[in-house]
Parts: sequence; structure tokens; C-alpha cells
Amino acid sequence: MVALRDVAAAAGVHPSTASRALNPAMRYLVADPVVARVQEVASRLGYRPNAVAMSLRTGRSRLIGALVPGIANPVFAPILAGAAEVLSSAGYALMVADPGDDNGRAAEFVEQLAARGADGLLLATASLRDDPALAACRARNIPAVLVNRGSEGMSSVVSDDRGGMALAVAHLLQLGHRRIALIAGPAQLSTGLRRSEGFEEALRAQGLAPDPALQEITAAYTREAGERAAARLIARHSDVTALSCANDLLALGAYDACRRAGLRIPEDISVTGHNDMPMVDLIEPPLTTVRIPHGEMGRQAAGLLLDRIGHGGGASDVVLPSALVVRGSTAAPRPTAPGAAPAARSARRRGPARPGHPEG
Amino acid sequence: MVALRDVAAAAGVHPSTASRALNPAMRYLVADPVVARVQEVASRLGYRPNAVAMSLRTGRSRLIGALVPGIANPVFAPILAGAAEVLSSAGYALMVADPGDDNGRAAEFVEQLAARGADGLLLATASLRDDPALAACRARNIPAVLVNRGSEGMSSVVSDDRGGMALAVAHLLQLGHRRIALIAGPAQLSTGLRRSEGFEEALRAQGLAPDPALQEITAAYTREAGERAAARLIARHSDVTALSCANDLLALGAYDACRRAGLRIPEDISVTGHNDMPMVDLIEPPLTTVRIPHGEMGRQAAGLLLDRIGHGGGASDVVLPSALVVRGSTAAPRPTAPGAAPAARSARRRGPARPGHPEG
DNA sequence: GAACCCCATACAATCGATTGCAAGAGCTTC
DNA sequence: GAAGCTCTTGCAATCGATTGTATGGGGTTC
Repeated sequence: MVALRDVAAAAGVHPSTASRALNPAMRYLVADPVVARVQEVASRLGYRPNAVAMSLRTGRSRLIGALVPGIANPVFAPILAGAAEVLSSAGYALMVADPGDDNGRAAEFVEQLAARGADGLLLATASLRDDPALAACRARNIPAVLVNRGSEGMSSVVSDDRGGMALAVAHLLQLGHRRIALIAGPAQLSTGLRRSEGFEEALRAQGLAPDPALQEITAAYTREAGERAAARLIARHSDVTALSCANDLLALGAYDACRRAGLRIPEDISVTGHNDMPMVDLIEPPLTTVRIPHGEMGRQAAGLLLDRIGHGGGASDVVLPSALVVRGSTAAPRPTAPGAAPAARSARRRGPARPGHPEG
Repeated sequence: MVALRDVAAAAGVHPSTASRALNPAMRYLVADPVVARVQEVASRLGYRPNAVAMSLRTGRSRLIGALVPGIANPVFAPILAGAAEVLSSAGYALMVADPGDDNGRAAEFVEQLAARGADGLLLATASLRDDPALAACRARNIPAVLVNRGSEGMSSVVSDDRGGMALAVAHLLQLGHRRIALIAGPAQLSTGLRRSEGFEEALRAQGLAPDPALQEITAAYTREAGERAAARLIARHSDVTALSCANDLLALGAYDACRRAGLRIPEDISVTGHNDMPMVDLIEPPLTTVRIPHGEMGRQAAGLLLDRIGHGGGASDVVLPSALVVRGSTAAPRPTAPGAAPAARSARRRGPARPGHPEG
């Protein structure tokens, strides 16, 4: 391995001179012919600066850590990809740690990333309150940005959870639905909480009072939890004509429950999701859902983090707009009168496709 | 930030003694009461060893780099997740770089990871021959393991591409199909090449000669490429009763082409995929495909890499078995006689569900 | 021609931990 | 009681790059 001292020796200068010659910001201190000679020697020898030594000396590593609950998660993976794109083009490397849902492990990972000299952290795992990972960041004074999660006093990039949910509910209301049930996400996650708020706001905006009996709060964003919640709602409230789900996986679970209960979507019951994750445009019926700009969230979060590392500014929050994507899982409710004609089945709406992913 | 020297000072010993007291492998050199005192002081002060300094001195970083073409890719994300799991429980951190399809960028990333002192590399991007990233690994003498890609003289973990493809074709043959077309993957990827070989092998095993006219080689594993290839095959060869695709995304493209051509799946034409990526059990009709143990591939690759770092053994190849998952996109071909009765439509097979992912 | 200044370069300390070697203390053994 | 041994601890070099300070040479100015 060729080190700076080798380059310096080969160029007949002191290592400090070689260092300055190779560093654009310090180059003005070195005479031009010497700069040229050093550069030539460096490239001839294939010199690559040792990033570890550089980190040790300067205290900066050009390394960003990311904490995600599930690398393969269809929501967080594109966020990570967006962030990686921005970071690598700024010369930063990305270290990924996946603590799953374990808050303790998350804090442990923060310590480890700190020990490795990470310049900043992207946190996609923060709970709403008392997040140990967040506390660890504050304690070690590491710049951090939250993604897809909000929390007080820390920069964050989120989508408009409240507004997105309201969009979905407004769509259902406009179709004529009045008894709309909510399958909510975990209340300790900001997405769960805010989407519930958006649900209630949209109802109130139409002068309707939210009925607590029509809300099921799930413990996790999983298909199974969605199925259980939907099954309970369907069993207890036969007058419900629409299920508004805080997340696509919950909606898929709702599909399962409806199928099992013999309810057709959207003829008998409408279903909406949230996130527009890959492939939901291809399921039967294609899911009406709220599209979130995942890649953009990752990019903005990375940008925000680099800003904070560079200029050290205060906390700022970015809220990205979400958009309703109407596909085939929503339709007008059937007339309530018994024996009424069933809704027309023809010409099911397929809706816009999602942008695709290449695969291996 | 509390350093080793602070711990040593507080414990009244020399830093070297503190170092030995805190290192299990060197602890035998230090008297027990001193060990206890140093440990107590270290934990009281919240001492965390500086991994950067440690790397610089020892030359080992406990850091593994991973190169993937698309972090959000439904194939590579679970591989990454599996690898991350094994690595982090072995005390290693994971650095991810995403060069996309750019071979030059991949080599550049290898250099960068080397400069950061990565102890080993996981390569999911290697082309079949003359991969610059691979060459860079060899040049810098960094242990590397290929995942989901094979290449001569380098350890690799792949699924049984040949056998998996043969499984799918055998299934079609057994259903009675004889004119089976292949939508092949890129020939410079080992998956593309081996799956094509598996396709031909399965035909020959039945005494059938592969017809080159029934093979379309795509330039990339994308839905669009699949659609184009399928459209061409359908237009030119009306006697084809089944499309065997080298990858699920290609199969989704084939769905698009069939839909556009007015062909029903599986009544008019059968389609098979490869990979069993998330959600393909939910599309209409549910896709018959070959399941690959992605997570296991990542875990095994990580394990293999750690072995090579530890004991420095030679190259070894792991081939994991794939399994056919029969769902609703395959059925017996219609009798060729014109005017024959269409295949029964009832009781469409839904097939086994995929294991789910939690979502955010 | 002496004083001064500036430019270019070298010197040496530093970041934090590890580790080969030296040295002191305490013990045994003859 | 001296030599030798073991056990424990300290010393100092080292990994590779950066950077504040010192120093030398060359030019300018009066």
C-alpha cells in the first residue's frame, strides 16, 4: 500500500508538502512546479489517501450512518436509495444498520456509528417520544435528521401524513360513503398518529363526527394486523362501506379479510391504502392509495443532513406533499335499500402504474 | 469525548495497561484488581473505544462493504438484509454503495471502500467476465464474495439458476405445453446465462430441441423489456402456449403484453417467472414462479466472507436450492383443434402466499 | 549593503489505540 | 544472599495524514 510518505519521498519533498499539494484547499501554499511533480508521482504510484488516518486526524469521516427498521422494507428501501444517491455524489459513504423494532439495539447502533466517526445520522426508526437512539444522538452531539418520522426539536423530512390521509377520506366521502372505518397504524409512530388525525379532520371538514367504534388501532404495519382489524370491523359493523387504511400492507390485510368474509372490493366495500408501495397497482383490484415521494424524502433528508454538518444550522422540518392515486379498490357505495341493484361491475378502473424497479 | 488516556489517568495506570485490561485477549497480562478498576472506571466514564484509531493501528476495521445495483431492488434488498443481520451480530458494520449498472463507478466504489479500510466486500454487481470491481478487489487483495452472480475463481453464493429454470419448464411440459418460448435475461449476467441453459436442458431432457426463434434475449431485467419481448413472440408465433421468463419483472411485462394482445392468462397462454419477489402472489392471476432464498443467500455470503477474512481460505461456491411455486398463471394448454371447448375458468388457484414484510 | 518581507518548504506535534520491549518488584532456589 | 524467574506495569514507537510554527532563500527598498 502506497502512503503519502512514499509519494513525498519519490517526489523529493516532505510529506507535509505533498499533503498540501494534493489538497486543493491548501494547494496555494505550494509552488506550481512542485504541485505538478507531486501530482504526477501520486498518480503514477496509484496513491490513494488513507481515509482512516484522515478521519483520525481531522475528526471528519465523510461517513453517514443510517438506521432503518428493515432494509428490505418497501417503504424504507427507496428512502435509503435516495439518500445514498445524494450522499455518494457528495463524496460521503453510507453505513446502514438495521435494528428492526428494537429501540435498545437502535441506541447501541448509534453508539457504534459514533465510535466509527460518523459525521451524521439518518434516523428512520425514531418513535414519537423518548427514543433512545435520538437521545444518544443528542448526547454525542451528532447531527441527525429524521426520515418518515417526526419528533420535537430535531430536523425531519416527512410526507404530509395528515393531508394524504385526508385526501383518501375526501375521495371516499365524495363517492358517497358515510360510514367509513379507519384501520390506524401504531400510535407511537408519528405516521400512525398523524394519519389518524388526518382521517378525523377530513370527516369533520364534512361535518361528520368520527365514531371511535369505527377505528381499529393496529400494533404494527403488517398484513396480518390489517386482516385482524378489518375482520373485527366487518363483523361488528355491517353498515361500514369503506375501510381507510393507514398503510398499504394494512390494506392488503383488509383485502384478505374481505375475501374471507365474501365481500367484493369495491362493489361491496371500498378500501384505501397509504404509501403506494411497489406492485399495488397490479393486485386485484388495483389499490387506491396515497403516493408518497420516498426517493425524494431520502434525497432531501440527505441534503438537509449535509447542510447541518456543513453550516450547523438549527432544526428544520420538511413536509413533502402526497398525492391520491385512484385505482380500482374504491367505488360508490351500493344504495342502502335492501334488494337494490348491485353496482355495475364493468370497466374496472386499472389506474396509473407505479414507476418500476429493475431486478436482478 | 472520553479517550483511553482519560480512563487510564482516572484509574491511575498507563494507557497501555488500560488497553490490555479492556481487551479480553490481552487481559491475562494484567492483575485482576487492576482489570476490575479499569473496567469500573471505563464504564463509569462511558468510555467507547475510538474505532477509527483502532482501525488505523491494527489495520482491521470490522467493516464490510457491499456493492449492489439498486438498494431498493426487490431482489437485492433482502440479500442485503440477510447479510446485515449476520454481519452485525458478528460485530461488523456494513457500508453500502450503489453504483447502479455502471461498472466504472463500481470499481471507483471498491477503491473508496478500500481506502476506508473495509475488511471485505460483498459484490452483487459482478458481470460474468472482466468485471472492473472484481479486478479492483484482486488488485487491492481484499477478500470478496459474489452474491447472486457467479464468476471464475472467486467465492460466490448463488441460487440454482439452472435447476430453478428447469423446474419451471418441467412444470409447463407436464401440463402439456410443447411450444414454450423463453424470455431470457441479459447474457452478460450469470443469472441470465444460467437460466437460459436451464431452459434448454429441461427441453432436451424431454427430447425436445430448443427453437432459437422462440427465445428473446432482453437487455435488462425490466417490466418494459419483458413486455417488448413478449409482444414480439406473441406476434410472430401464434402457436406458443407458454412464456417462461427469466425473472418476475419480465413476467410482469409479459402480463402487460398478453393483456394488450387480448390473451387471457392462463387460459390462452401460461406465464412463469423467477425470483418470487414480494407481491407477485397478489397480482391477477397470481404468478407461478421460482422461489429463491434471498435472505439466506445474504446470510451465507456474509458468513463465507467472514470465514475468508478469519482463516483466509480459498474460493468456494455455494449453490442454494430454488423451489417452484405454482400459482395461477399456468394451466394446461387449450386443445389445438379449432373450436375446441375453452379451458374451465372456475376455481382459479391462488397458490401459497409469500412471507410478508413489515412496512412503515 | 543592511534591513525587511514574503514565499516556499521543512519540522514536529497530533489524532487514539495497540504492542514489542524494557524494567521493576517479588518470589523461589541453591 | 545472590542469581534467576515470573508477573505486572510502564515506555515509546507506530499506523498515515494534517497543520501550526519555524526556517531558509530570494527579492525589494531605502
